Amino acid sequence: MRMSSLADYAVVLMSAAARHCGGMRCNARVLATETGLPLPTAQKLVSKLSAAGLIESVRGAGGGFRLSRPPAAITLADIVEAVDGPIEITVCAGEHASDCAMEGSCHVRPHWQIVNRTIRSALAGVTLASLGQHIPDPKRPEHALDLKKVGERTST
Amino acid sequence: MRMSSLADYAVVLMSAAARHCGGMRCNARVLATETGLPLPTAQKLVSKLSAAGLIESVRGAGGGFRLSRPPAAITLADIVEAVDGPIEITVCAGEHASDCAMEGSCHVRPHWQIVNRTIRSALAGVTLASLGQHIPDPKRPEHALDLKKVGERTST
DNA sequence: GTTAATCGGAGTGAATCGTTCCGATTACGA
DNA sequence: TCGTAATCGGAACGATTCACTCCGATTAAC
Repeated sequence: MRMSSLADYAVVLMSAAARHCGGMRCNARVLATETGLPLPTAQKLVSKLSAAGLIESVRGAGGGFRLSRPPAAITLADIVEAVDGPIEITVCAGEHASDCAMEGSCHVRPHWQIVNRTIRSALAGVTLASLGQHIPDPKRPEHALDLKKVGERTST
Repeated sequence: MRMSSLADYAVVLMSAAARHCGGMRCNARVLATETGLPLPTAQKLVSKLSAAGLIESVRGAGGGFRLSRPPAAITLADIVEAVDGPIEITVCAGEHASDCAMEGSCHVRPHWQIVNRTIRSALAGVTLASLGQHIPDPKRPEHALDLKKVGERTST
């Protein structure tokens, strides 16, 4: 029950892209430095995100990319699906018919579809814009104030 | 964004156990035949489910196992966690501190925790008892109204 | 005490994932 | 107009995890 690391990195990368180079153009090298990701990994992510239409890339010297939509219109579901493909926790959870032998008589499959839809909604409910807003760690209420200040400082 | 196949099999297995041998004792061989799973796989699942305390196994001739709790008290979250371990879509999504380099300044992590909690709730909302109830395929539009009601019911 | 059937853990093979490298494309400068 | 440099894009490699299978330990029944 874990999403791929690439998808996780992609979210961090897109978050940095939205923060660091909001409207202006930036490249994979800058974001790799910004996020601490290896440059080849950042390049691979940029490729996938570009193929999915989340960013628009410009090749050549002085090239780079920029978000194809405002941060408020890009959700975690978009990013995860761009990197990992459709969100399906099981092969039966997808909308299309599976090749399972017990196709018609399966009691579990409809429930998987509901769960799958709930998960996708949870991911679709978080936008890149909302990633900028700081959320206090519910596990440590006493540190919420300090974390807020740290969050503001590191975001610059 | 996919759960392990073992966890999927485990849900089918537990569903069959709840249906086929509700209160009485049954063994891995019967459930393997019932569900179509290979016997070694069913045995492995039984081991894990037993270790997690979801079923109580009795060894020796004439042995077998039975559910340690009523079907209404066993959720998909219990089964998935028994097989796959804690539900964490990212290494940062867990409650404990991660070894991530950008620990304190990460803007994404709190959101992952919220998403993670939502996913776990979705899995915890479906019990083995509710798996017995039939749910129409949401692919058929004429059943859409039924789906909504079912979704509300399973969320409790 | 013996037998037989079951659970439990260790070992092997395969598939996927993550990483890295190299080529294709394009804009800038001479 | 040509050469150079910097970037994206796809392909190949290695590592890790997963799924599967086999064999031994345990225990009740005869």
